[in-house]
Amino acid sequence: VLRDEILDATEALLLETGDPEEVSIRAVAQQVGRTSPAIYLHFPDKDTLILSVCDRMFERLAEESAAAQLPYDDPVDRIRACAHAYVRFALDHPAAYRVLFMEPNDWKSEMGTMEHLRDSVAFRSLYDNVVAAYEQGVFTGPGPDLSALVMWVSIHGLASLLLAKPSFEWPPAEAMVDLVVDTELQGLRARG
Amino acid sequence: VLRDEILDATEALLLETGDPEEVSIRAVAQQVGRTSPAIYLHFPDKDTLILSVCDRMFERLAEESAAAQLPYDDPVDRIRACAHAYVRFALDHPAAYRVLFMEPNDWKSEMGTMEHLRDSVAFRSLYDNVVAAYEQGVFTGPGPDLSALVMWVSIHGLASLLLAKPSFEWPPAEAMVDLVVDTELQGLRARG
DNA sequence: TGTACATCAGTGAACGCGCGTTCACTGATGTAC
DNA sequence: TGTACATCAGTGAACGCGCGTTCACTGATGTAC
Repeated sequence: VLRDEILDATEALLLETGDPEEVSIRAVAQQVGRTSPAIYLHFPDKDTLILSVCDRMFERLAEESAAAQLPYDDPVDRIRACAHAYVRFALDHPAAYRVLFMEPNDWKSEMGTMEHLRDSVAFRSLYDNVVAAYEQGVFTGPGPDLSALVMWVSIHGLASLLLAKPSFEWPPAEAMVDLVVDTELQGLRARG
Repeated sequence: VLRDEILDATEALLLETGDPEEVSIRAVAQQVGRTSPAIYLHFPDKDTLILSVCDRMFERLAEESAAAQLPYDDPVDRIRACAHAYVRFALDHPAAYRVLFMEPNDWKSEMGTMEHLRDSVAFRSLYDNVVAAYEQGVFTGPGPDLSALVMWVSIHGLASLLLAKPSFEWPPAEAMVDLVVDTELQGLRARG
């Protein structure tokens, strides 16, 4: 029960600071109203604590992404919904996104190969839709693997730049998502 | 003269660690064979030192990008060359790239609006080529501003994911650049 | 019901560490007369 | 040529700080007889 409070507190602090280095065990302890050694009753060290928080966040991203595309049937619509959910997640949980995708960590380390990436829940939903689009003959291009990868790359590019350059006068985020996704879709769509 | 040595040393350490927080004044001093207070004879504080290094790196990126497109005339070729140079820079100077584009800093703070972004040398070369492509009628789409922005977003997405997930079994970087750029170009190219 | 003991979450003080920065200083070099 | 002084890059020691982590401990709770 305290374990969950610690996770919540760490997540909150991570959201505030945006950097695991700036989240101290002492601060976490204070947030849950205990002393710092009490944390070690529940987590062996700081790294494990941060990693556990990241795991939770990763699952939440997957859930939100899945929920977003639920209303749609058309794979292209679902891809679009996916992209919006993804960027919204990044903007809502900037620190989380940074830790998960902008720092050189290999936790979520099962992410070594394309097969592993496909198995990661957050990517899977995008991937499945790209496959579906290919099966319906909507896409022509380098195949589902590479196409999904390229889409992810683009959407990540947007999400990460929005976070890294917050003082740039961006067009509305949703418009940017549409722009990026549309360009990407246009590039993959079958001609004629 | 020592000033430059300090900048070089800081840049080297930044390249090793990839994180300004992990580059200590003491380490810089050791690298140039002085004691740590000696650094303060040349820079008022650590932030200024790091910022100065970033400025130098930014200029170098601009130079490399300009040099890369020199051999080409066709704007599309130049865009491609630009993209390759950009990603190569990121891979060659991962720490530099991270500091410049993956951390929420607003140094290079003149980057508030689209006009300012256009003035930043590194982006300008990409932008000019996109404008040229529009003028030649090669592109149809949301206009030079947004198109250049979207291209940058995509290429940055690739560069930053390559850095953030180095243990993923990526296709060769150059192939990925071509893939991303081609998809993007395809999405912008005029039909018919 | 009462006593003895085990369990266990949590405490408080301390550890060693590396950090950015400050401060009084040294010692070589250059200049004025 | 010799002396007095200013300049100034660099030193060495110390400052206060926050960190992750360890350690011996306390005190409440539960169990066995």
